[in-house]
Amino acid sequence: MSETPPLREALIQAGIGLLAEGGPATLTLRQAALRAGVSHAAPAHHFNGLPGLLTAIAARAFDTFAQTLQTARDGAGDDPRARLHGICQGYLTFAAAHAGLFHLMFTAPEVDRRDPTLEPAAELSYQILQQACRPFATHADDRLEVAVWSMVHGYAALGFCTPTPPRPMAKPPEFSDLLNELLQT
Amino acid sequence: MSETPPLREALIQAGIGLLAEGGPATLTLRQAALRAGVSHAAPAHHFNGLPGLLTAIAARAFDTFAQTLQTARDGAGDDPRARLHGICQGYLTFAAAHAGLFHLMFTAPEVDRRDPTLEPAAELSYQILQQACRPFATHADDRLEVAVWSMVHGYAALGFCTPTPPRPMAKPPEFSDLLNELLQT
DNA sequence: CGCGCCAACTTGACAGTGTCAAGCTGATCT
DNA sequence: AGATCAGCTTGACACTGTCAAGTTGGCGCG
Repeated sequence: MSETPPLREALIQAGIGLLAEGGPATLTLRQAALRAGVSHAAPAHHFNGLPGLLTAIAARAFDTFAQTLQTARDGAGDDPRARLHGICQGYLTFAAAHAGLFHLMFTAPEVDRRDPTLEPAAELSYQILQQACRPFATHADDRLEVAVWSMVHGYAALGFCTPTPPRPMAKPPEFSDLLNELLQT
Repeated sequence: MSETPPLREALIQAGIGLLAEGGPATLTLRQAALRAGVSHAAPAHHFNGLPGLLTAIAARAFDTFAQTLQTARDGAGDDPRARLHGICQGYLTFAAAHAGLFHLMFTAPEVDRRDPTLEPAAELSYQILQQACRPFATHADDRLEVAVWSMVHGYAALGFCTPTPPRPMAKPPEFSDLLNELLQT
């Protein structure tokens, strides 16, 4: 099929580096181009403007996200409950370790989240969680998956999994306790 | 005490209007100043740059957010379960109706979320949810509040409460079912 | 009363940003 | 050998936030 141009890959990597080192404010087209050693207008030939670069980075982030969930699940043994806990822990670890990418994937307004390149990895991530939830479902619909997904995402988004938790909360409860509350026993 | 200058208020209202009408990209210092009828550098005398304006808008948003939760709770009757459901529904309604403000309050990276002006209303919002959760707590710690908070916030952040839900999900489950799952009837 | 003061605001400038139009260049194909 | 064209550069433009200096109007004080 199509071979990805090297500059496109270099720009994505430069963007990821900028995001990790300097935060979202330093992730600009011109900075990425500078870091990749090309002129300031070169990125326009590989991405549809800044939103295009951000979307491409988000797609890449979803790839490693799905991979993280998968290895977290496989490293948790065979017990269904342990596997689900492992996946959630992977979710939270990823969110804490790659806050910039996490924000890009789910909440950055510049990212076009219905871009078809996002879909495969995002869909895979969802299916991993979905399958791990299936043994615990007590209803025919998908309410349990959505409950777990919402809870783990909210826990991450609200910052409970970062070293600096929000609000005047001395020590936030472990997510595993929250999950057990939902799985009832 | 201190009387808030009229221009400061006008700039906040202009910013809220810009955010609602044109999204986060159109919310700039210069546009807010233009809408308020002052020169482009006037906002600097009332806010600490653009982050200062965004933080002030977030503080205002937390005010109306706390008020929304309160009225949603009081309009749900006396049953503790109905009150908690009402609060969560208020949470989701606010997130869907004021997506821009919601994003500013919780996830916009430019907002200084440890600003002391944020604290009162944010703290009040949390206490409203905390008190409503108390009748259902089965443990001494605050795990249930955090579980509910995480779940409702994640449900909102993932977009399940908007008319256009994420992912290829035909019809997302109602949040009330998710909450009942957590409260185990 | 006059005078200074000072907060609020304006004007002007600067660096940085995304984006577009035009031009260059080197490899590929006929 | 010559045309083609994707990939990149150069240059320009409008827009952004931010700073420095100047203006103004009202207030208190000698």
